[in-house]
Amino acid sequence: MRANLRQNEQASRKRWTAESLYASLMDVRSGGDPFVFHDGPPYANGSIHNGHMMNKVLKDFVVRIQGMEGRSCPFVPGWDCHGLPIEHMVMTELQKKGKLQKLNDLEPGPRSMAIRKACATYAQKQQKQQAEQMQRLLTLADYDDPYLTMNPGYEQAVLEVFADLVKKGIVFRQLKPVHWSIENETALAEAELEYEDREDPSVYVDFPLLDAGVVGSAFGVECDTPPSLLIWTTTPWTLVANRAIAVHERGRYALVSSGNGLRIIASELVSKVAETTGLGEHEVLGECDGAALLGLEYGHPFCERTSPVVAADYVTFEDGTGLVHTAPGHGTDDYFTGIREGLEVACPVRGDGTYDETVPDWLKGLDVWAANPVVVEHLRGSGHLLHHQPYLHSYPHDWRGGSPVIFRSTEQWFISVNDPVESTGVSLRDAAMKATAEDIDFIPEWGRNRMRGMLESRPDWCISRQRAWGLPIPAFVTADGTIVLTEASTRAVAEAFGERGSDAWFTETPAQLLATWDIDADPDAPEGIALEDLSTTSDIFDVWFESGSSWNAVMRRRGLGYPIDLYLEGSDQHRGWFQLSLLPGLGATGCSPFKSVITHGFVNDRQGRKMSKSLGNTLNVEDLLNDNGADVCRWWVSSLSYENDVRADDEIFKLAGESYRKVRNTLRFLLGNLGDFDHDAASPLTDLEPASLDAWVLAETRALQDRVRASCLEYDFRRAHLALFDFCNDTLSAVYCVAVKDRLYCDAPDTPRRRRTQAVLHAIASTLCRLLAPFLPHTADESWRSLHGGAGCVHMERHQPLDVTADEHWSSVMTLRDAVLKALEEAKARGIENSLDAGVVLPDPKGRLADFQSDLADLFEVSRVRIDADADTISIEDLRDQPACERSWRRDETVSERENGSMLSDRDWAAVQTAR
RNA sequence: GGGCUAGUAGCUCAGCUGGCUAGAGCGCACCCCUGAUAAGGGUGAGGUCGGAGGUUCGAGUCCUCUCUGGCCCA
Repeated sequence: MRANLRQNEQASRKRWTAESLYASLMDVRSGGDPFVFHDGPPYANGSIHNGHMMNKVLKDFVVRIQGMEGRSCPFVPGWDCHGLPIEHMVMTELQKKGKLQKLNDLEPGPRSMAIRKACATYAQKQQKQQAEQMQRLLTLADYDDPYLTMNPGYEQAVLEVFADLVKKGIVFRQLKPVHWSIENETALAEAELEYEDREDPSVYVDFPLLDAGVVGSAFGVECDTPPSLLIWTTTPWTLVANRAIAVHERGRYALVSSGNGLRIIASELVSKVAETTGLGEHEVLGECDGAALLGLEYGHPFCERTSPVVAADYVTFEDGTGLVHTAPGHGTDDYFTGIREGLEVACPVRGDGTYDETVPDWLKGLDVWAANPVVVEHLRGSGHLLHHQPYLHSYPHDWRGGSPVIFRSTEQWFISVNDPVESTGVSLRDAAMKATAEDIDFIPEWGRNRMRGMLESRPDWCISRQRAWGLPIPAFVTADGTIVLTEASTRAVAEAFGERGSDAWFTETPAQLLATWDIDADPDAPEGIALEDLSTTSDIFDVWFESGSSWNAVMRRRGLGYPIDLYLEGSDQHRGWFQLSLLPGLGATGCSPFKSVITHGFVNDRQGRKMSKSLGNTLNVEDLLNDNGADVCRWWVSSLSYENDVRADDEIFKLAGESYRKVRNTLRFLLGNLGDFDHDAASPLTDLEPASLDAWVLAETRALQDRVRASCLEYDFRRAHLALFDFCNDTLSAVYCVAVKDRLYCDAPDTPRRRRTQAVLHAIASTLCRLLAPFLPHTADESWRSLHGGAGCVHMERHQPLDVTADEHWSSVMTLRDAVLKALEEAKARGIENSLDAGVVLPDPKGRLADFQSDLADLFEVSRVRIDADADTISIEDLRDQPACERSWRRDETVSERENGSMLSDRDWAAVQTAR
């Protein structure tokens, strides 16, 4: 049976669109108890992949389940539109088309605008494509009015959150090293780097310690002169910014004596260093742990200052000397060490790559690359250079110009996680630790621990980026370099952006941008500044700050509710969207933006390995949809233990398809036997005999209903899936449908027994459609419409609890059925291969079977059942010598030759006559 | 290297606080049906619970180590 989902699903989609299903549903549920659900924005780039599919389908389950429960659950789909990947993609395109030079010739303002325009167009196109793909998955959401982080209203709301944080006193500026292109005088992101081989001077440099006595006692030896710390570096130009030397606390260090002095080297590197540097005859005088060196003071070889020995766990003993030159202004590791140790983040290098005024005279104004040999010669002259040789290594270069980049610290914007938030006196970190401990539910529970681990150790949040494609940080600068950014000025810019979009930052004057700012009334404004003196600065926000403000930009702005009941994303978002929504939410509103988070794992290949192009194990969502149909893909998602990583390949989707077809086929049986049934004219199912098969199956349906609804509300979709499948596969297909076939096909059409069973089939089918609707929106709706004369829509329905009582002894009857089937199987050895050739004799010591008698032959699919109070085992009678009804194939006692010459049972003879 | 997480029949998964011969569905094998038919039904065979130690009267279930994946960092 082919469902032909590919075409039929599109027909369903068209119908739903024509009926404005989303809007109609929201309308009809508007009075319901709200379930506040919020979509995390995928990045608007590229086709959706399996992870998106799983995520979007899981979310759709929630939306539809809540709707079916009568709750109001608006769902606004969103997209993350700003950021480097898009800008990078656009720039690469421009480069390919040869338009880059023309772009670079523009002034900064028009240049940014040109890039932004191209990025916006690109993002829009990507968003449209992804939205179409998501709709092919039959997801129900407000696709007519999605949220895009690049929309003016959204941008305004992000700045409002930022203004709140400024107000709370946790936004600050600080130096931080970034990859810096001297050629283009701009910061570069990792994606904008190209690694190429480069030759640099490799130098071994002595940093003389100050106090011989302290050093000696660390090594347990007598020292006359203070030894030196020997470091190795390939960037001599950074030595002027040295503020510490790092050692590994648990590493062993040796005090080495040689012809040209006394120095400290990591024990296991002594011989290697001696060989490389030509140290010659040397002797290890003593050893100690790195921990013993901590806090020792040394003097800089050519600057007037002393610095400490500090610990760092990134110190290795593979290269160098085991003692690491640390310049917090010129390296990320160095920076964090510096922050931790309270060192100065010194950066004496200007944007053009030359030294500023803070360096010794002989370096001032020198280009850092030109400085390398000068520094080497200076060290040689002062006797601090142990060794010098060229060194070839892989080094980052500007992807556009191809010139080598440097690490250079620049002023960046941060959100503090340690400083107390003004209104509460509690730091963001402490507030987040409290919220994750007490206020937020995690599914699965280990997410709590994982997120708390990250919060505990995270540094301040650097929110500034030096790019064009993003939301500008609304900071202004005066002629003398004073930065102007207050709560009120931020709100003024927010208002401008809300009206004119953030492009205004590049096209308008500060006076226009700040039109609604009353400087005089702003107590935070710096003294004596005037709007005319201001110019804009050029940093943009980290895109995470934008998406991390969506609770405000979407949910509060649209009046959809806050805090939000549920966030549902991949487990990578513990560090991403969850955490970076929590921090601004806590800072701005004092409470967590979400009450619970559900995470799902990643989609890996059959072997559990990450999907990658190079391994050739990727799956394309469009192909999956074309080959299997959306309902099958959704059925697969519903079958997953999504809290862990899941595995997928074509074969697994084929299996999901087979399971789906079983369900579909069962529905088809139900519908196919209702062709001559008029539901509206039928009498209601009120007084079913509890011992009847019909009562049994309805009670099973009722149990299914309870189980599926409960599982769905616990987000245990897999359990619901299994219950639904088992019900279709076992309860209906293997038991009930087989048992009632005879009456459906052979009873006269209008007999009460047949009509009652049809009424039951109808009740089952409509219940099943509603239960399946969240998972199989197309199949369920198609069936629903078939049940209702081609009209209506299951997705507008709500669950209707079934009311039925079944005999309490049904479970033992079913156990008896298993035993009978076993006995029938054994009877095959005696030649009774077809169960209709058999009669069954049942022992009934407790006298309970009489009530069930009328349905037992159907239930076992045999010709006769006799209850024998005296029997002690089930026995199978061979009826092959008894006449068989040629209409129903049964060999019951009533079969005889009728007046028209046919062999028929009484029931069938009566039915044949009615038909005339 | 660190944090979190997973590894039970060919496949997808159950197995709660340790306790009868480790379960289910699919698939597979064999059989039945041919009025759900590119359908339906029945029976059955499959596992040293990733590996190695240990605790215990007893471990898939607890502890230690280890291997192979995954996510996030460094």
